Amino acid sequence: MKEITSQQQRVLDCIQIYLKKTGFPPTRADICRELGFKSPNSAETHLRALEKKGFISIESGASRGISVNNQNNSFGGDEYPVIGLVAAGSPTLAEENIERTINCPKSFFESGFDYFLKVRGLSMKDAGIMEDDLIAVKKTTDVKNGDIVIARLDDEVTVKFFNRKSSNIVELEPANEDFENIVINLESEQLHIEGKSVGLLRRN
Amino acid sequence: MKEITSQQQRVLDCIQIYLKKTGFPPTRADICRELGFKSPNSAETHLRALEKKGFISIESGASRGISVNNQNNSFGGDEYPVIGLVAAGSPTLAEENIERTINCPKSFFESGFDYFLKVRGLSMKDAGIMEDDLIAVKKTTDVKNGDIVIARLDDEVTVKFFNRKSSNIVELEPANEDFENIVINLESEQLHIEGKSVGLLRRN
DNA sequence: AAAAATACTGAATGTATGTACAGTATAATA
DNA sequence: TATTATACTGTACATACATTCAGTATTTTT
Repeated sequence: MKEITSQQQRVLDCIQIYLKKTGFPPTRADICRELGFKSPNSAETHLRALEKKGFISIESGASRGISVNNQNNSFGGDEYPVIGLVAAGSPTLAEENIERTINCPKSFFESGFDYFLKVRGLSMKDAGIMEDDLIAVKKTTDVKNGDIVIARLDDEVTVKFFNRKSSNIVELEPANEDFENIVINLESEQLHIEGKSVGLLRRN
Repeated sequence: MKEITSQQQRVLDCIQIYLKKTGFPPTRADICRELGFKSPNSAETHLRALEKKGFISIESGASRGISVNNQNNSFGGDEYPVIGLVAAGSPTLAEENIERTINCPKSFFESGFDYFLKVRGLSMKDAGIMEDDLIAVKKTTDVKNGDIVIARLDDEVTVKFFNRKSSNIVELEPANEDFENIVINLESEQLHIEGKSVGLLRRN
């Protein structure tokens, strides 16, 4: 890929901004309007130069037939951290807890989400959540009974069903008969809701 | 957002696949070519319906002026079909079996995969596979004992553990004590392995 | 010093494309 | 039962657009 000139960079930026704004590429006239050129041929020659240098491809004859040659498609998709073992006392999203990141579209899980949590143990197995599964977590404290929540109790992070019994009593319920409910009295114990599960990802 | 019809869904999918492939939206004629319509007005009316229902926006007068209204501009990934109910006797990937598509990166599941299969029933619940989960399926006949396979028996598609007992006997084992093993004698019965599970996606 | 690339204006042209109009037919809705 | 939405074919046409040709001027490369 050869060197790009500053004017060609302007044209390339213009194309990408236009694409993001409208969802389709600009015409020669559009580029002229955006960049103040007075002849469509100004855009044309820049496009041909960009094509020659490999930055874009042009479908001959097709209107708006410009596509940007972005091999590293960091557009749209985002990098989401995978949280593994959470060190006691450290904030969940602290860097040392991030095992790696996964690139996936923003709204891959319907309500949007913030990170993946790697599941340890089988306390939620009857809800189809197995060891090493990745739970898509949306950071929120707005949880309803029956939601699968990511909760923090004494620096211990746990995944359970949420069940508010009364204004002061919350039960965290596993989905595995070998485990017992955790009953929390909010007056005497700290319960911090990190978020709730909005999806699950498993890779064999 | 109102209900979408199956034909309108086909058109919407066509637009997104075209976008992914070329980088710009299709013309009416392109859509006709892809879907077998013979009049550009067929595409036009579908586009207007999709616009009315809010799935797309159309820039009046602009060629290829279609933009898809899903908030996530998930460029870079691929569109993977979601296979729901498989009609008896029809090939799994036949168009009428495609419920919709999901955009996700190619290498989202490590060994690559070909489509998502929507799970019916709870026969694999102890393996953490619940109803309506989406199994990432890689088309292959190269399966080992213990693999979770997608198998076809008498036009019925099923997901089970694979276990070859001998050269002629294969057992398909559920992960749910309420279900029983399926024993197949390859000499007298047809067993077609569609592929194997390489991952799982669940959306709450 | 000549050639090639860059950076434009301006006009012209063929065609790619959106879009309206005229039909036909079936299913869903009021 | 009338009406609207869906699902098409087919023709036609104005215009949106790509693209070529003709210039001018500056900078970079050979």
